[in-house]
Amino acid sequence: MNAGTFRSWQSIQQEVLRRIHAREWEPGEVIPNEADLAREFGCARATVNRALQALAESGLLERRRKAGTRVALHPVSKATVNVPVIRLEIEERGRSYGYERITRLESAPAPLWAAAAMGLAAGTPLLHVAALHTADGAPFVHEDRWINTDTVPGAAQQDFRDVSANEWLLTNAPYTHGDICFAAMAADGEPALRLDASDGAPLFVIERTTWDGARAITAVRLSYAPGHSIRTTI
Amino acid sequence: MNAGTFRSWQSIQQEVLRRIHAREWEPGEVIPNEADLAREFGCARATVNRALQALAESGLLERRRKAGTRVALHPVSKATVNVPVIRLEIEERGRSYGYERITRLESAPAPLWAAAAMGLAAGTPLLHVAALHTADGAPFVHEDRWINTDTVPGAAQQDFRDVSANEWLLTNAPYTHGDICFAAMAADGEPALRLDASDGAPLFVIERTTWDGARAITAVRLSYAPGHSIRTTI
DNA sequence: GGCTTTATTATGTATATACATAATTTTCTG
DNA sequence: CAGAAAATTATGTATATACATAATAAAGCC
Repeated sequence: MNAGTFRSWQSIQQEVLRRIHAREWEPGEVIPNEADLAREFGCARATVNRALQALAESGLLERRRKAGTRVALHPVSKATVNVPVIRLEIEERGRSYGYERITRLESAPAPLWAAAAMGLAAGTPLLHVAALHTADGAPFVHEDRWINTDTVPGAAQQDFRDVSANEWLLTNAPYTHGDICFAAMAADGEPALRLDASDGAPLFVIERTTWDGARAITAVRLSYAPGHSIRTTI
Repeated sequence: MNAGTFRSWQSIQQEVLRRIHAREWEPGEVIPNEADLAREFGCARATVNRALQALAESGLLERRRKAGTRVALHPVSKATVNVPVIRLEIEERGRSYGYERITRLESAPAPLWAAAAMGLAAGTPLLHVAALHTADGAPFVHEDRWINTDTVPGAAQQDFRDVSANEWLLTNAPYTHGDICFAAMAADGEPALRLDASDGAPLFVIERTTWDGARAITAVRLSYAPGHSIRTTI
């Protein structure tokens, strides 16, 4: 591999990837330092740095000052799952989106899972909204949402009849961070009914809590219709 | 916000994040260009560039040459799920890891799901390994693996009695990319038995296929014990 | 007006240089 | 020889400059 072949940090990233895959650099092994690689590739150190940083971020390399850069021993593959607004999730599949609010309760005692997720005492009164999102008329996902009106006072004025809480909150209650949990649960009660799922059928469930600093905004359990799965690449 | 407060691209990233969360820059809105921001923050354009690029990669900003940088209209939250070696996944939880190979078949007809995932005809003969990983002696995950020995000839010599296929492949068959799928499935047959799950119990399942270029290496279905979930932050 | 060509502009990236920072290795000291 | 201090080293980052690239806006032309 002669110098001069590489004219962007991406091409250097490619070459480093190739060497890792081809086992020219084995897992756990320290690779040459940036200055040496820069010389070999015929580019500036900053360019090598950019390439190696990107690979470190993706978990393939481990870097420490002075100690150098080594190929990760157990390359933790990071699967990036996109969690879009439900409407877009459906529309992107080329299906027509439908929304139906089921119930809205000004003040209902939070169930254990929601209270725990939001760091509140079980039974704390919260705004509760249940809704169904459909794709081409068929049930797609059941939304079981609990909103902390102390954090988002504006939500109390919304009836969520036309705009889903999912979408309204994203636009009106920006969050600083959130927790997300993927699980499998048995269909039961209201969600089972709305999703046309027989009792006990395995459902793919996403539980998400969003925060504005230290204050919980909302906790939601999204129960997807039977057969739903999420795909991505690593 | 005076100039000079920012002395690293991360601190600029923080400030940009703050403005997005505080709605000083609204979703869909074009933000000032790099040169202006650099002037405002009292730093070089390259520094602003690094900050904005990182935010674009995380999906919060959308950038196009000449058109400028805008706050993403529907900030697709990207949840990054770490998919480590199972042994490490267990050990990181402070539990003791155990492994037991159940069966190994030199040449078995690939089931539909595995064949489809690997782009092969259903029934193509593949090396099949079934195994159970345990945490503190309790069943943790059932591994149902299909290996293409055309792509990984070395696998034919392995009995996978002491080292799991999960771990052996990661060390001996580097992959260029992979597909991953998270789903909920009803417990059934062998996995149900090994996981002490009653028939029909909802199980969290990960299906993964890895590739070396255009050649499929392996397809695996990991059925986790009842109650398992994966968590991350957004 | 509608089409093509030409600026213009914002981002993308490379480079040389300089200094900061963290970790290791060596040297010094009691 | 143990422990502290100093030197070394690799990565982390900032900066000014330069040019590349893509997308848009403007100008020119029929």
